[in-house]
Amino acid sequence: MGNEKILLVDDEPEILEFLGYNLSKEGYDVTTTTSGRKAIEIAKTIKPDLIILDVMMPEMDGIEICQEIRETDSIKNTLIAFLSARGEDYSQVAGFDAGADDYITKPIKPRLLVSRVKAILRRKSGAEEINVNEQEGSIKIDREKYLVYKEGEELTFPKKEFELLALLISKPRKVFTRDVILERVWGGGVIVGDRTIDVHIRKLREKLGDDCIKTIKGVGYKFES
Amino acid sequence: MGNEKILLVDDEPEILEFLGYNLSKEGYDVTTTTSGRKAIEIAKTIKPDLIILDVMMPEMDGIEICQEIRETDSIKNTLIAFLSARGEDYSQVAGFDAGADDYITKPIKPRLLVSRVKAILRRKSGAEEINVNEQEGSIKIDREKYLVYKEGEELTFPKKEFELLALLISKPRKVFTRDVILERVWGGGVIVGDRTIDVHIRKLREKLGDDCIKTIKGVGYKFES
DNA sequence: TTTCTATGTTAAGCTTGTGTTAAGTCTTTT
DNA sequence: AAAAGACTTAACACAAGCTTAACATAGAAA
Repeated sequence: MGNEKILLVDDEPEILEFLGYNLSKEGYDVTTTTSGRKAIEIAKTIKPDLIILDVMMPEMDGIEICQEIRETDSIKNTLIAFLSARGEDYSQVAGFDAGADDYITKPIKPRLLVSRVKAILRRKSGAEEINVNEQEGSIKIDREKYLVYKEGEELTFPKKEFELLALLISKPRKVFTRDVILERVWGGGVIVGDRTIDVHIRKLREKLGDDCIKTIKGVGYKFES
Repeated sequence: MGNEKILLVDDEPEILEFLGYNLSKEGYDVTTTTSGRKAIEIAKTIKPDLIILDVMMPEMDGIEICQEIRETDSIKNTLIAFLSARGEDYSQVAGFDAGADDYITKPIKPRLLVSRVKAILRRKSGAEEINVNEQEGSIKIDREKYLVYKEGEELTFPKKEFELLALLISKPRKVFTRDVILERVWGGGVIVGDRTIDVHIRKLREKLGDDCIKTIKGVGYKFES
């Protein structure tokens, strides 16, 4: 998987360039557009991780775009941050009501912008993905150190086992289907045999105890503490 | 379950009172303290959903508190928002680096504050809220966890039974014909015998009580709470 | 009432998904 | 190059869950 993708939407090209420059420098994949209407089409195509919208734009403003994105299935969960001139408190409220995830005020300082973007993206991965150490029960993981803790004891897991456990533990009790597991742990186009997942599940159970991963036949697996 | 809990930390009692008043009015459970050091102890005790920290405080400032929270297992995933006077951009950067989830600038306008807090909390619960339990009566289902709740008790159902129940419960009191059930639960081209649906209905009745699914002879079945 | 039909009930059989083990391939380390 | 570790595959076992068959019952129609 490539870098995280950011779509910038603002009617002023200089601002696009300024923001774009600073974000690409940080390794993000940046796409820009000056047209609010096009923004939605582009978003549907490139599926960005984050969309940064200027609130004030001619034709279609950020709030309208935001609302439309929130109503478009394929991209409704994309993170959205607004840009606005300082003091436009009215639009800030409206923005959050429209479903914004964050709010950035102009004038923009590069370091601040980058910190903020990182924070926003970190939230996303926190919510729905594998992130740093996750709580729950006596089994914990620390993604940074790549360690699994079982009742305080530190264990080192091979990559696939770790990623699989991390995925399951990222949302305890949620059922993950084999499809999803394959996609998230093995990655998109990989083709592996039927038993591959089972075998890894088995190894996890061997190490963590049989009760911590439950099978829902015909559906998938879930982690339980 | 109770309301969402917010812990406010600021050295100025007037601000605590002002924020506390506005947030309790919205139905949040608010706890306040003027001591940064105490804040962490309190957080460990009450496990708030969100902690709002003033950046500038004597003794122990918001950033230090934030760092310590992020290093304390039992509360490390708590949402944290910072309060700061406008223009303290340095601390804003430092705040995000320390692991803040949001940043609120003074002076604070009540409506804005509330919008913002809602947005922060929505993020957290966002993912869980989406398809959590579908409503109705003492029997609920949670598709994500693949669980059925009967008077609070958690039950695990086999796939077909679950899907059948989910279908019926998706529109309580609506009658679903056998044709529709076959198509929605078994899928298009599948051919199964006459008694298959009955048997599954029977199993549901066995587990949930006879009264919850009603037969309309010659028509179909419906769920009633 | 009798008859007919749709559904209820039960248990047995079959199917398919998953568990399990071990061996094989690929990778990394030394 | 050898050794160790990680991942995948193959083969078989097993059982939960699904379906079926056979018979029972109830309600509607004749």
